[in-house]
Amino acid sequence: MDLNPRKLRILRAIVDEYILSGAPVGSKVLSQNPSFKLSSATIRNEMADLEDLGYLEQPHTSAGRVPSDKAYRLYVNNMMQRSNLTEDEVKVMSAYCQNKVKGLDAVMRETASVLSRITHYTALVMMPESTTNRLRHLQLVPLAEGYALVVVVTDAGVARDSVIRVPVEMGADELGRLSRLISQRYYNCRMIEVGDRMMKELGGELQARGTFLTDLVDTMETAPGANAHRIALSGTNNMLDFPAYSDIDRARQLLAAVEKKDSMYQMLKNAGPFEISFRIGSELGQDIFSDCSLVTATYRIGSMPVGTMGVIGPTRMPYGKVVSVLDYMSKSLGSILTNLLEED
Amino acid sequence: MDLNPRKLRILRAIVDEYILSGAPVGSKVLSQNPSFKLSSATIRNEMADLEDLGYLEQPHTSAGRVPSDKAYRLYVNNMMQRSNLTEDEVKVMSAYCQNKVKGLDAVMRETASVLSRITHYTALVMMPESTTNRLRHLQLVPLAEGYALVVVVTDAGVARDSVIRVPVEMGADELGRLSRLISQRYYNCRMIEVGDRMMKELGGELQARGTFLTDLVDTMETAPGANAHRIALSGTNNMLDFPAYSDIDRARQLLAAVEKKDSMYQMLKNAGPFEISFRIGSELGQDIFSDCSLVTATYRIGSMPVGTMGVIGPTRMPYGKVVSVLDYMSKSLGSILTNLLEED
DNA sequence: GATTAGCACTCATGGGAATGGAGTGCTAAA
DNA sequence: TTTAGCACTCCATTCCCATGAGTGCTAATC
Repeated sequence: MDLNPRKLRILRAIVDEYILSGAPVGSKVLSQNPSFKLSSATIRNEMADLEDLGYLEQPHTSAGRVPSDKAYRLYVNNMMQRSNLTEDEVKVMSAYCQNKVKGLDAVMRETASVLSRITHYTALVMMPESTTNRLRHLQLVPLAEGYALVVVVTDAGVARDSVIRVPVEMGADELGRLSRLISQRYYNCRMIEVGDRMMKELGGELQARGTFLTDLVDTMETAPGANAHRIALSGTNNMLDFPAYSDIDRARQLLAAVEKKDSMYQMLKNAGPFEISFRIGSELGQDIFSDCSLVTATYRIGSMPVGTMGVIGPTRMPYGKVVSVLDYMSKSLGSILTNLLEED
Repeated sequence: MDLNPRKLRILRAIVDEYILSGAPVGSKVLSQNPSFKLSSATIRNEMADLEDLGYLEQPHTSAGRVPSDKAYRLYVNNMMQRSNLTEDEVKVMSAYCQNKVKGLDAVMRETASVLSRITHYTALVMMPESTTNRLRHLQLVPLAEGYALVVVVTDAGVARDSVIRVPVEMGADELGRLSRLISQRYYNCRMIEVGDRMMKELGGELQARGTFLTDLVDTMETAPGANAHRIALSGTNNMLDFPAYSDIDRARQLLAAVEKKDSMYQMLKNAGPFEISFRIGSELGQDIFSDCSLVTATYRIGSMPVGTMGVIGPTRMPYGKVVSVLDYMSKSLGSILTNLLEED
């Protein structure tokens, strides 16, 4: 008893049907499908076999069958075909971010938003990161006396949002001078090296400035990391649409889990550098997500993979459609970022 | 038949009890309260009167009474007393944002987060805004060729995240020079005037730069506005805890409404410049919020009100507690911002 | 040997009917 | 003016039963 072609065809029909209807699939509806010239009894026998093999499950004795995670895995590996995008979808996706140039944050947020609106699921977009980040520009912006905003521009994006203390006697002019100095001297330097070099080469000059230099170096080193751990999240509410979560308690747990950005980041990260990757139900390794799948795509700056975006939905999501959307969006984001940051 | 003292006492007891239990309050539990030396029958009569006067409602004939919006309004105006904060609460609130200096965004997000964690409701914090914003510093940070990040620092905070196109021939040096020029010449200028003056005074010099100057001015003028329209939102999930929203459909609608930041911004804005303000149920003017109240507090930089923070919860929230928390947090945020940005 | 018709069986679902209980309004007595 | 008492209302819960979809198994058929 192995997976002969007929079993495969039946399994595929069950998955397709279940994704469409959401209700357990019985032998009768399949036998009515004209592409099968089999009676319901025959199909029942095959279904019983498929259940023994672990591809199908029965919610209860007198219900139809539901695909197992194993079945979905087989489906996405061997049976699924990408579906074509509708004109409307392409319109929405190609229109986004075209009108204005925006900051990195805004681009990420918009990407997530479009992704969730089109799929009707929850979208995650990881900030771009790169182990070979290089410095493009450093700017110290004076705030109140004794404080400055540190703006670090790397070839993978802008890392901001860090305020550090500066010696009171350093005015706007001095901060400007220092910004120019560092930007010029360390232009195109790898971010992981910049800190060490600055400590060595500028240590003397800035010795009198107390902890200022170390603070600055710390900020520069952690900034890209902090950036990396950030993800844009959109459409969490869509989780509530899954019939499986009509139970309010489960729904709340799920929402809470999704909003833990750290663990979501890990999930994206774990997907690996594949063009498209699937993690189905139990493969996600978290009980609360046992009815969910995560489909991810890698996006690139130039030809270098720098980040991952993904969609979380019910295991019975229309994978073909989701893959097409992710494929389109990851390329789209890639080209936006490449334009925004490309080496001159 | 008017609101004699006894009616007031009964009404207050009903509101307190209902806020505590969430279940309609019957005459019997009140008569068992030793502070009333009245039989349940007497209380029933008074309750019937209070219902005629519009202060109480009955879900159905044989249920207890529930306070109406009118009753809550009377309660917060005349009967409520602030409750003391627990040691734990004070510890959490005083610890937040103490350890590190952070950017404005981070401070706002943390404030919202603390607020929602302590109240267990949904917290909204408006970015600081001021009609008398003054320029502190402008910095153009070179990105890829032809693009620059505009960083505007005002006395009310940092407005960032805007990228503009710049003429390709303007290099990092030229951008730095221009930044210094503008920062010096327009230091402490009102933001609403800066644009006009720049157009007049720099128009000649930058005539050859195409739309660069207008783009820059646009960005500077809209930046504080865009900033103003931004709010930090936290704890939206807490909405799902309200028993009133155990219906998944309503819950979804509510979540969707809360995440429309524009309309949330308007709601905060409408609260006016009062120290503490309440908007109860129907007073919010949106059907979906008919079971919710919004309590807001104004926060200040120095002595000038610059923003509003608020908490959305069920109309039966413990107003006394919420007011105490908002009061504490608004002062706390005010002093953080004042320190961060105070005039030297 | 593979397929199918037929049948008994299981079990989730949904619609009453019965029950219990909380709370009310009203009346008459204190 | 207050209260005890009582009839009444209506929600919530439980139980029961009919329904129907779908199954597994067996025996007949191709």
